[in-house]
Amino acid sequence: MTDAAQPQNNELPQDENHIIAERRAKLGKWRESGTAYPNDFKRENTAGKLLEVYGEKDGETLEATPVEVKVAGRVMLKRIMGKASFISLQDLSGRIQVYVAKDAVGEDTYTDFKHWDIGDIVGVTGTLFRTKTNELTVKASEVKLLSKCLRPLPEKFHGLTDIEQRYRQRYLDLITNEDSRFTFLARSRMIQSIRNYMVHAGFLEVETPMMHPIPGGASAKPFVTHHNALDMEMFLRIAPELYLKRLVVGGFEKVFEVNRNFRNEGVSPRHNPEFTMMEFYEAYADYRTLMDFTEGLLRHAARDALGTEVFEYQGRVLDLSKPFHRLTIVQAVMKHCPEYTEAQLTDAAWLRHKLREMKADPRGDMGLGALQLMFFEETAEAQLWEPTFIIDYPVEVSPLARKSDSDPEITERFELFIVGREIANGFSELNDPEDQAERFLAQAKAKDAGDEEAMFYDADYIRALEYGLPPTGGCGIGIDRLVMLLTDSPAIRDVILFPHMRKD
RNA sequence: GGGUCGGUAGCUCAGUCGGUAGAGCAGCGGACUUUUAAUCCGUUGGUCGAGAGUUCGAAUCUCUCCCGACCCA
Repeated sequence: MTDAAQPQNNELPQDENHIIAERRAKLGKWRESGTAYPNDFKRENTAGKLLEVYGEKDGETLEATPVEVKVAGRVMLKRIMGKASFISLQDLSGRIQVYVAKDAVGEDTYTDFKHWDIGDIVGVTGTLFRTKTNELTVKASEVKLLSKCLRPLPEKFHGLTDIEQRYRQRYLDLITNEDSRFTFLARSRMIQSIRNYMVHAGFLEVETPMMHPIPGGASAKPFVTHHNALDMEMFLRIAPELYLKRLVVGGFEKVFEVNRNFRNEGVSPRHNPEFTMMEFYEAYADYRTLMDFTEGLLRHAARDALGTEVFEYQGRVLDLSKPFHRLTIVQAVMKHCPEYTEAQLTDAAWLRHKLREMKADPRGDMGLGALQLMFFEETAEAQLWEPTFIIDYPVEVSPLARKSDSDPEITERFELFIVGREIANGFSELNDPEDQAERFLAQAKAKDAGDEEAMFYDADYIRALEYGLPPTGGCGIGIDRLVMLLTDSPAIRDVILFPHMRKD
């Protein structure tokens, strides 16, 4: 590591306290007595599986035909008594109680065991039985300390509630809070479900560059980095779109990619600088077929992650099983804000005036479509609780989408809103290279005029289109926001394992 | 960037009018062979986010800064 930009982080831990000192002393004794941190205990059972298989067996049955088990996990609770004790062991699958009696494990081991701490990782060999209160429990014949926990765990009853610490030390959150474990397990199941659905539908999973010489595929500020050997500026990708469409040009007719995008923006309950998108492209599809496909995909993901398509989000029912609504921008405003008339909503001057009243600050060069969209965002968007496709976006805000054959001012594009949030964005792709070149030029002009989020002119992408992109539909789905819905999480940080934080 | 709220023991939280810093859990010592947020007795532990100011005296009042949450842009 000779890089000058290497962060200096050689500080010794400064937060030792008497509890840690005590545990460190125990570790010292452990080292003296033999092999600390052994790796010869072979677990054969998990808590969840034992409870599943033997949860219904009564005490006599377990006694008549003893079940030998080997479990391992973290000590979460301990109830030490004179000559016999109980601990609760936690592994990924759940918790199981262990009964440790001096007579069974031997006096020396029992004396050591009494000084083990909550948080220690322990291996237990024994047989199953039922206690007086009928709890399935492992009666230990051997207990072995596998890994010492030097730092005290959060309080056993309340767990870790400090939201900042839960984000900064996610491992502690995961040890302590079952809700958090559920959220990330559900996230994993959901992504797996989406992959299965896509592969089953004949899509090919691909990986396109994360570092782009020209950032493209979305309107956003990129992170900039530098490639030393090539001595060139590079941008972390804001979207994979232009690369995926190059693959469709190349004959990969159905492709998808699940990966991170990076946008150089602030953090908020709904924004993290890096976030996960699933984008897919299908040759000979259009935005209408993609809407049908997306509906099916979301239902499938919900069923796999939660077991149901009907669930609650923040106290309100969300039903993905019903057909999703499809409305134009103007229709959506009129449906959710009936105080506005169609005459007003098709009057650019009226919209401009009203938006200024709302302190929305429309730019001078905005056309009717862009004004309508901005007005929609100010009024109706947040009210789209039920899944709703908003369709037919204006050309001026859709530089990569195909124009409608019936109205050259609009594109064949949709965005999907659920609980008032944008979840997906898709369109019939613009495959006319000359039209695309003009749109890029318009974007480049906007960039010159100061719009930092406007797109760059990507000459290689135009060249690719000149070889012929078949008529194609494409769509991007915000994975984090979808996980928020399925796990009833109010903030995107709750569904990202290690969200971005300032240095503390 | 602006506004509101918060940061006290390892964790969860109290802290009155400005007057020596508190509890529960965890830890340590003791009792206890069917407990389960075990119980009982005793006990250790604090840069009150950081710094400055006001004051005889600041966790408490004022200012600046740091970190976080929410709302707004």
